[in-house]
Amino acid sequence: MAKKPKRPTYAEIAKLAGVSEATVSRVLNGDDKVDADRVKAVTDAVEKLGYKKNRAASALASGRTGLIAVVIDDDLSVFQDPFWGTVTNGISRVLMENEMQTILLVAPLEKIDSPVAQYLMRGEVDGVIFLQLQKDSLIKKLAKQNLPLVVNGTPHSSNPFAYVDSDNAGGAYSAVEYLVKQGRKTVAVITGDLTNTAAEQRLDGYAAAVKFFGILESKSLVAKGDWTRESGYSLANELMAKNPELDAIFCSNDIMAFGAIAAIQDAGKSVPEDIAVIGFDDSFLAQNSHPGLTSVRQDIVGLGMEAARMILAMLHGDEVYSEILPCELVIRETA
Amino acid sequence: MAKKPKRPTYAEIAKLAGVSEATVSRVLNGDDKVDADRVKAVTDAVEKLGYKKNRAASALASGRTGLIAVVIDDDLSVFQDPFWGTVTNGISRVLMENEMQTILLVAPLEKIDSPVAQYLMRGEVDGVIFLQLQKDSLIKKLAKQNLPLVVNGTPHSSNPFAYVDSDNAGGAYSAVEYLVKQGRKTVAVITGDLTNTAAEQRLDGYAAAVKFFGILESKSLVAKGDWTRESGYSLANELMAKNPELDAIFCSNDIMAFGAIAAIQDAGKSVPEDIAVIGFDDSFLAQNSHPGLTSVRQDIVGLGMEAARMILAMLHGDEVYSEILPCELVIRETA
DNA sequence: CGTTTCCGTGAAATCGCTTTCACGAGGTTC
DNA sequence: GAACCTCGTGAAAGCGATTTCACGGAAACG
Repeated sequence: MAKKPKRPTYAEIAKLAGVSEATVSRVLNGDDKVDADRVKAVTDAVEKLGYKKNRAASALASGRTGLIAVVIDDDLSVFQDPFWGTVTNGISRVLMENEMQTILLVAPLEKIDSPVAQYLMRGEVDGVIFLQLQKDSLIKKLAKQNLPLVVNGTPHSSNPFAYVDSDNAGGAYSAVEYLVKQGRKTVAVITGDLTNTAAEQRLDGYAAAVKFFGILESKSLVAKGDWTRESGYSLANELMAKNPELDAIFCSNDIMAFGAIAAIQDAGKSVPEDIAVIGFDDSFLAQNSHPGLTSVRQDIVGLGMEAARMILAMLHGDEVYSEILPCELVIRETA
Repeated sequence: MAKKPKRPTYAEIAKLAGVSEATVSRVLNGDDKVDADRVKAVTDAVEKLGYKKNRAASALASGRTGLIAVVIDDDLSVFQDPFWGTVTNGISRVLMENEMQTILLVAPLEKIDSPVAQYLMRGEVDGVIFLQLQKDSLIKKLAKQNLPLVVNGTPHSSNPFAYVDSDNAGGAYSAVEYLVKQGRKTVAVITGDLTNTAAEQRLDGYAAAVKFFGILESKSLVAKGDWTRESGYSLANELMAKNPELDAIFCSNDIMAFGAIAAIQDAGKSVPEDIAVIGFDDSFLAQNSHPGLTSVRQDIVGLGMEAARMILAMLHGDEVYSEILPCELVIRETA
C-alpha cells in the first residue's frame, strides 16, 4: 500500500485564505460570482500549499467521476493494427491536459447487458468514446441515459450521437485525382469490406473522382475486397485479367495494396511503370515497405484528440457536431 | 450530464439483510469473521438488489482508488508500433476481471517532478505499470513511497522492483539454433540499439548459440544496428561485403530484417536460398510481407496480463518475483 | 461459580468535497 | 422612506462507503 503523505484539504486553504470552504469550492470550480479579492486569496493559498483536489471526494460529492471511458471492441484487429492505439494516445493527451482520466475498457460487448455495458450505464464514468462502431442498440441506450458519447468512425444510419471520422471519400478522391493527373487512364479500385462505412466512403470517393475526371467507368474496375492481403492479391489478378488496359489500382487499405503489388509483380509487370498502386492508411507498413507505398494518410492522433475535445465540450454543456478530418496523399514510389 | 438512476446503497442492503452497514461492509470486503448466516443474508440482498459498490465513496473512505496506471512514454515509437497497445490490452483484461480500472497515462515524464510523476506520487492510483523503462530515478522514488509497481522490460541494473519480460536471449538462441539445424554455417547478427536491454539480450542469445553449436564466431559477423530499416539495409550490405561465406542473418527486429532482405535482393542474391533471414517480434509486418518473414514471436498480450497479475498480487500483499516469458520461433519463408 | 478473554456486531465518526439554504448588506423601485 | 430585489457568502447537510470503538454474550480459565 502506498503511504499517504498528508495532503492539504479545503480546511487549510479556507483558513489560510480567510474564507469559508464553500468559497474555496466555488473558486476551484470556476464559479464566477466570487469577489475578486477572495478569488486571489484562495488561488494564492492553493498555490502556496501545493493543493490538488482529491478526486474520490470530489467524485463522491458531485457525482462526476472525472473519468472518460475508451471502449475498444476486443477482437484481434486491435491487437495487430496500431490504429486504435494511436487514436487512444490522442484521446489521452487531451483528456490529461484537462484533468480528466482516460480509462480503458478492452472487452467484447456483444450484448446490451454485458458487464462493460452495465458498467457504463451505472454512471461510473462521465462520458464514453467508442473506438469502432458498436452495436447501435447499446449506443442508443447509453445516449438515452444522457451519457455523453462520441463515436470514432461514421455510423450507418443518422443517429442521435456525434462522431469523428477521417474524410475517407475525400482521401480516395485525391488518390484517384493524382493518378489521373499522372496520366493514368484506367483506374480500378479494390474496396474494403463494404458493410463498413469507411470502405463504402472510400469507394464513393473513387467513384466521384472517376466520374468527375471522365475516365473509364466500369463495373469490371470495381473489385470487392475484405481488407486482407489475400483479397488484394486475387482481386488484382482478376482486375488484370478483365482489363488489359489497366494502369492503376486504388486499394482501400495498405494491406490489400501489398497483395495487389505482389500479384502485379508475379504477373511479370512492374509497379508503378505498368500499373500504379495507391493504398490507404499510410501505415507503418507503407512507410517501411520496398518500394515505398503511396498511400492516403489519416490524422489518426487527430481523430483521438478531436473525440476527446468533443466529449469535453459535451460535459461542458455545449452543442457538439460531428467532425470530418481531412486526409492527405503521401506520395512514394508505387504511384 | 448522465442521469443517475438511483442505485442501492449499504443502507438498503443492511435493512433487507437485517444487519448493520458495518457488517455489509465486512461481507463485501471479505472479512472472514462474520457469521455464516449473515454472510448469506447479505450476499442474497446484494444479489437481489443488483448492488454494485460506488467506487468514489469506497475510494474516499478507504484511500484505495481501484485504479492502476499504465504509463507510456510518449515518443513516436508508441504511435507506430502496435506492441505497447497490445501489452495494454493484456493488462486491461486482467484488471477488469478483478474489478480494477486501467487508467492510461500517455505523456513524456522526463523529469522526476513532471505532472505525471506528481500525479503518481500523490497517491491517485493504487499501483503503476510502466511500459518501457523510465528514468530509474523516478521509479526508485515511487518504489520508496511503497507504491506497487511493475516494469515491462528488463531494467539495466538490479533494482528493487519487479519486471516482466520476454525471453529475448532464448528467442535469439532458438533462431540461431534453427538456422544451424537447417545447415547454415555462417550466421551473422544485426543488433538493435545496444543501450537497450532487449537488444543486448538478443545479442547474448545469438552469441550463446553460436558458441554452443560451434559455428564461426567472428566480430565481423556482428553488426550494430539501431532498429531502423536503414540500419538493416546498410549493415546487411556490410556483412555481405566482409563475409563472402555468409548464409544467414539474424536480425533483432522485423524492420531491420526487411532492410536486410532488400539489401540481399539488391545485391542479386535470393532469400532464403543464398542467405536466410530471421527477424524478431513476429510483427504484423512479418505476417503480411511477401515472402513471409520467419521471426521470433513474443507473447505480448501475455506480458501485459502477467504484469497486471503481479500488481494485483502486490496489492494483496504477496511477495512478487520478476518473470520471463518464453518466445517461439515462427517459421515462414525467409529461413 | 466468579472472573478474564475472545469475538462478532452495530453505532457513530470519518474521508474531503459539493451544494443547498438562509442571511444580511447594498441597490432599486414607487 | 417602506417594501422588494439582488447577490456574495458561510453554515451545515449530504455523498456512500470504511473503520474505530465499545458493548455484550460465549467460551475459557482459575
